[in-house]
Amino acid sequence: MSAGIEIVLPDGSRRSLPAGATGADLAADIGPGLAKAALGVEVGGEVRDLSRPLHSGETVSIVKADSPAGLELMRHSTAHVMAQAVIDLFGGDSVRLGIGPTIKSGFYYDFDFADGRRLKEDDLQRIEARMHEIIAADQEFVREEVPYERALATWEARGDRYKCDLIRGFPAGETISFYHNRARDEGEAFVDLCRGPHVPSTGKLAKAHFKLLTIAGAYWQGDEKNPMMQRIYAACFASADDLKRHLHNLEEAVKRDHRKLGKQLKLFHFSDEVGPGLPLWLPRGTVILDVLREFLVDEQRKRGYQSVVTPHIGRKHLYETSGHWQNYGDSMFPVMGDAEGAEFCLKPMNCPHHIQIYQSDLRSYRDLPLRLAEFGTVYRYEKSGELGGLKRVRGFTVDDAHLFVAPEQLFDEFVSVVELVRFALATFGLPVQARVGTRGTEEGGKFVGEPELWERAQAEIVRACEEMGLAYTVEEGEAAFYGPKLDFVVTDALDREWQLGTAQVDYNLPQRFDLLYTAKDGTRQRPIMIHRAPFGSLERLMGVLIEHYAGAFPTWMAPVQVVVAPISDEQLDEARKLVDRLRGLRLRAELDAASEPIGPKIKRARLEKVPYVAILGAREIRESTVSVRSRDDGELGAMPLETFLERLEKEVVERR
RNA sequence: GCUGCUGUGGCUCAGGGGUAGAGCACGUCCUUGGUAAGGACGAGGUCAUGGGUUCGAAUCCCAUCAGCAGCUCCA
Repeated sequence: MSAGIEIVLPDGSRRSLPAGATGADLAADIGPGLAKAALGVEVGGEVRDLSRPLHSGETVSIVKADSPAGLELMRHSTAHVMAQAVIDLFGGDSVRLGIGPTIKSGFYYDFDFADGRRLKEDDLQRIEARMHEIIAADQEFVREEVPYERALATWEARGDRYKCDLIRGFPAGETISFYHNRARDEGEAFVDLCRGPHVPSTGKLAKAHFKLLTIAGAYWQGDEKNPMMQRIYAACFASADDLKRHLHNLEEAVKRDHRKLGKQLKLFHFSDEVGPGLPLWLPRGTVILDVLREFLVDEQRKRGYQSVVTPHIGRKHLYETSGHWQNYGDSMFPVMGDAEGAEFCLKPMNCPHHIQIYQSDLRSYRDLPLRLAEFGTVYRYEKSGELGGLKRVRGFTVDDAHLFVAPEQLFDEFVSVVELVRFALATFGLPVQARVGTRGTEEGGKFVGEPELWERAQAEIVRACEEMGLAYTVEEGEAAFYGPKLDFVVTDALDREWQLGTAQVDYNLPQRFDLLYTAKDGTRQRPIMIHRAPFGSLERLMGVLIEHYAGAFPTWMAPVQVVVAPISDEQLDEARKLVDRLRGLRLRAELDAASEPIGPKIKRARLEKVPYVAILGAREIRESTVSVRSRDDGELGAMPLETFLERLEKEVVERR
C-alpha cells in the first residue's frame, strides 16, 4: 500500500489508487459511466489528458463534454481530426499545417498547400465525411514529449515552415509535445505539434456535433507580411441541439442583416456611381437619423453643450499640426490642390476644426468647460476589403464633441461624458461593455506626447469607470495615438460585438496647437481635451440598430408610425383628414389609398414593419373611432380616436 | 490591400454558345372589399464594364469595377 496514491475529489472525498494511476483509472474507479464519458481531467485549474499519471494529494475533477473545459477539449480534438482528414484527402506531402485553435462556437484550422491547391466549398463535405470515418475508427490520441532539436527536425523534414516558426518561437525550457493519432490496426495516422490536451481517442468525438462552415484566407500569425493560408471554420458543440441552435442563429443573423433590411425597408442605398462605402440615405432612413440627432442634441443641450458647424475640408497643414497626417495619412483621401497651389484634405476627424473654434477667441477659466458638439461628417479611405454595409464606410457622420477643460474639471467632465454615453446607448436597450485602451509600447504602438501625461490620463479614465460602477476591461496598446480611450462596445441581439461610443482624454492636441486659457490668478494655462462620441458613427449605429430591432423600430423611431387604411374608397376623405391630424401632432402618418381590400393593405404595412395600422370604415366614422392593429400586439379593435392618439404620444415621449 | 466566392429588370431569383424568364413591386382598367396578397391587361433588362475566343457570347477565357466571407487595419 505504500506505493499507492491518494486523490482528492472536488467534493472533498478521497480515493486511493495504485501508484502510476491515470485520470482514466480514476474515472474507471468511480464508475463505468464516468469512464465512458470522461474526456480529460482538471488538476489545479489545468486540464490534462486522461492518460497522464496522477500524483498523490492532487485535487482532480473528471472533465466531461457538459463542462466548458470538456467542450474546449472536444473542439480542439475535432480540429485535429479535421487536419488529419485534409491530409488524408489531399496528400500529406503537400499539406502544411498552421494552427488549429478553438473559438467561441467551434474551431478552425489553417492550411497551406505546397501544390497550390485551393479549397472549394464542395471539399468541405468530403472533409466532413472523412472526419466521420476517422471518428468511427476510434484512433488513439497519444502524447509524446519531444526534445527541441528533434521537434524542429521533424517539421523541417516535412517542409512545414509554419510549425518550425512555432517551435522557434517557444520560450526556452518550454515542453514541446506531439500528439500522435494511432489507428487501432494500421499504426500512426497523423501527428501534430500540439500543447494538448486531447480526448483519449477519436471515438470520444462521436458526440461532437460539428459542421464545416466556410473557407477563408488568413495571414500566417496574423501578419499581413506573411503568406496567406486557407482557413476552414467549423461550428462544434456537445449536442445536436446546441449545434442546431447555433446554425439557426446564423440564419437569423442573415434575416436581420441590415444590408438586406435596409433595401427591403428603403432606408439607404449604395450606388456604384457615387462610390464604395458612401451610403445614400433614403427618406425613410433619414427619418431615423433625424430622430437620433434630435434625441442627442436635446440631451446635450441639457448638459451644457453648444452646437457648432464646420466645413468638410481643411488645409493639409492643419492635419500636420494635429499629427493625423503623419499617423493616418495612408487612410486619408488624397490631398486636393486648388488653382493657387494650396493643399486641402477631406477631414478625417473633427477635432482640428473644433480646436480652431477654441482658438477663435481668447479663453479664460470662465469659459471652461467649453463643450463644442457637431454631427460632423468625416471621410476616411478605408481599404477596399474592409468596407461592409453601414458598419464600415468611407464617409460617415460622427456625433462628435470636444470638451476643453481645466485640469481640475477633467474628472467630473469625464464622468458626465460616461454617464451620457451610457444613457444614450441604454435608450436602445443595448447592454454596454466598456474597454479602456492604453498606450502602445515604444516600438510597436503609435503615440505622441509624454508618457507621464498618458499615465495621468489612463488613471483618470479608470477612476471614472470605478466611480460610475462601470465594468471595464483593459486593452493594452489599443489607445488612439494622441491619448488613451474608453470605448463602449455593445452586444447585439445575436451576441455579436460592435464598438460604438468612445470617450478619450487628450493632453497632446492642446500642446500641439498651443491651446491656452487665462486662469483665475492671471497665468496662462493649458486646457485638456476630451473627445467623445456616444454613438460613434451614426452609420454604424444604424446598422447595429436595424439588426437589433430586426427592422421593427420602436414607435418613437419608426420612419412611418401609422398607416391609415380606409376600408373602401368611400372613406378616403376621412382617412386623409386623419392623416393630416396625425401629422399636425408631429406623428409620422401615411395614407394607403390603394383600391384594394383591407387585407392587402395590412399585409403591406406589416412588411414595412409599421407599428400601427389605423383602419377606417363606415362604422368607425359613424362612431368616431378607429380600428387599430398593432405590429407587436396584433388586432386591438375599435377605440376612440383620442385613446389611440394618447397611446401614440405616450410611446413617443417614453421613447418606446 | 490580401485569399476565395459572386454579379441576369426596382427587389428576390431561375436559366444558360444560336439574338432573355418567373414571382413581387410598378402603371392602367375592373372590383368597393372588414384585419397577412381580389382580377385583367401593360410597361420595364444591350444579362456589372472592357477586351478576347467563336460563324455566333448573357453563357467560355482574361482584365477592371462592385458586393460577400475571412485576414489585416480602424484616429
